[in-house]
Amino acid sequence: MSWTDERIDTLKKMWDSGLTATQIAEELGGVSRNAVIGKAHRLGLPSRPSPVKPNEPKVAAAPAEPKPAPAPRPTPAPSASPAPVAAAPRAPAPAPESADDDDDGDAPAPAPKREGPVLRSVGPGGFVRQNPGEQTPPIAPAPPRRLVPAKPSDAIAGKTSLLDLNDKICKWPLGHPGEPDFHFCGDKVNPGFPYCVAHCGHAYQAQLPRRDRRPPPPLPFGGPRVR
DNA sequence: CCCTGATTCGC
DNA sequence: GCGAATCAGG
Repeated sequence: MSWTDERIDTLKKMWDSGLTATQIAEELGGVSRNAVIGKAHRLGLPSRPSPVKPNEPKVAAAPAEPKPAPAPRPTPAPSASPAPVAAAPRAPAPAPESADDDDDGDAPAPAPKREGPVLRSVGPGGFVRQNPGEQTPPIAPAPPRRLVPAKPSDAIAGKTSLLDLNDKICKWPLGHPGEPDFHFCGDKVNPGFPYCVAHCGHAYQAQLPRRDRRPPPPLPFGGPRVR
């Protein structure tokens, strides 16, 4: 299998949307994850959180925080735990707006302009994200693992498919990759962010003072796959 | 062990 | 340029 233009394009978009090399390889077919990674590097695609990537020592003027204070996120352990999630209060796909938000009315807008404790937010994968002001430009949303069908689906006629992704549209995933209805939000992005304004509201939430906020954070791809 | 991405190096 | 082999962290 050769790297056609389309395949490269798909690779770029999947890489950019945060899918793992393995997933990309499975989706493309005919290539190994090594091939995907190798190609990604040759294409100059941005590195992504790698287990083998030390923190690049910045020169100066960077108020590096030695202890970023681990965000208090109850990891739902997405992998290998299909059983007990029967009636788990999972958040459905990222809702369009309001209602489900526990916020006291304040806008969860991505406006990191406070002192005090560093505001943290989570991406679709439950990733702790850094604010635009801090370092770390390209952290992609956490992908689910494993694509099962990995089949091209045309059931997503009017939806925003992987191939429709670009820098201008919201990459907020809806559904599960590999499933027929998987697609992306597709709205116009909030300039400077990978998501539209509405989804930025979900992706970038200020760390509220652990008081009233029972509702679980937005879960990836509409929640863990139940199988 | 499993997973991940990074890198190397023969092709 | 390609990607298997290898490395290395989680």
